[in-house]
Amino acid sequence: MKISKAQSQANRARIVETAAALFRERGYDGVGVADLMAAAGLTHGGFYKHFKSKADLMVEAAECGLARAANGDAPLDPKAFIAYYLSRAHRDAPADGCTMAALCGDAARQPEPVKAVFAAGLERMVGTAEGSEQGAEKAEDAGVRERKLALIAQAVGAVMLSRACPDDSPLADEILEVCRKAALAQMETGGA
Amino acid sequence: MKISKAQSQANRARIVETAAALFRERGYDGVGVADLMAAAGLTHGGFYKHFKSKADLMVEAAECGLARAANGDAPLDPKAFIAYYLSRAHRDAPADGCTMAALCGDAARQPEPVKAVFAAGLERMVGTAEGSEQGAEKAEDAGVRERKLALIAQAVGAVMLSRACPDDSPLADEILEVCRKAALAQMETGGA
DNA sequence: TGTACATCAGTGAACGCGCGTTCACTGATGTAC
DNA sequence: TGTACATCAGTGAACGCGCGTTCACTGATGTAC
Repeated sequence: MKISKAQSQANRARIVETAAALFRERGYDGVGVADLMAAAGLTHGGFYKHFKSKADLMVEAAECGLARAANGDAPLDPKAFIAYYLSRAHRDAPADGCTMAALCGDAARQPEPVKAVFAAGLERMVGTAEGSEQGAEKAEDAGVRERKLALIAQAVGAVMLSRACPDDSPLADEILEVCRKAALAQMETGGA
Repeated sequence: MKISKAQSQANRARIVETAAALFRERGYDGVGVADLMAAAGLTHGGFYKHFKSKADLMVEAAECGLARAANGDAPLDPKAFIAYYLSRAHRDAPADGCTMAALCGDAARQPEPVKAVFAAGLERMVGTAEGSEQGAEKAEDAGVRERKLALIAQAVGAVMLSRACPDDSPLADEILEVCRKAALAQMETGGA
């Protein structure tokens, strides 16, 4: 049963999005092609009409996952972002959360194309004001960039450590709280 | 060919240590029982004379890996520890490095016993001066504990993000440098 | 606007492979006498 | 101290299973006339 071109494109997009969410939840090795296609409402055989291999899909899913910001979509202000990112809600729902925090451990052992996507995604997260290229603000921008990188490392580390603790562990919550406090305090003094 | 009791115990210990290093390098799913036993100089069949299952070994290997500090063994001073932890040498040799940074992404998807070992390992890393229980220093200790937790989150996050970048990525080195600088600067003001 | 046909997204059985695990067997160890 | 024997760590073939991938087939789509 052939499907309309539009339907096929929609299916492909759904496969990539479903994969991105499942990978965030269970890791690259934790999701099989059959699992994934079933979750997208299809059968496994059709997978190879859209992708050369699972490895290829992983690259596309990483792009898809890192394209959307770690929050839903809405560009929150920095403080609200921190409050969300270092929340229990975010920690407990990796499928809907930040791809960097969910998969950077796995990414380290993936082939170069996947790692390249992660590096590009991280660069986008830093979002160093590309608009202001006047040179006058360069020195200042460098400081902002450094602060943002350090903040991201801390936030990603905190979420990952918190997720590595048992479900009811007080330490898991403590890490988030401490880092949320530190990040907000640092933003007071350091500026956005 | 039966082996002496001492030899058998030595073999068991070697399996656990080899597993800890291989898991750090390739992740839990990246190391098979046969791989592991071969790396330890044995054949795969004997594995089950020592362990009930691979999952059981994972718990023991995590204990083994998190027992030794992230550095070799020597208790370096805090600054030297940061300099090592956030170095390219550490990033590029996960097998010899910190188990927390190498496997906390995997640990998040493992059964509770593994996660419990990671939480205990993290608690040990914080190493909040358990000796001083006089109550007078309690308030001060709380501040130290918070600073240490935040520092660990940042260091673990930095190493993981750096490892997720392609091999020659300037960003990978930048993350380490920025976080090393930030950590040392914070230690100046915050105290140990 | 209708008809005939090539296309190709999706299906589901089948493939080879590597995994975790089991098992009958071996033979030096360590014990009982 | 010697001899006889049970133990059990280690071996390597074999197991079932799930994985990524392939393939012959289907039938609505979209095109050519």
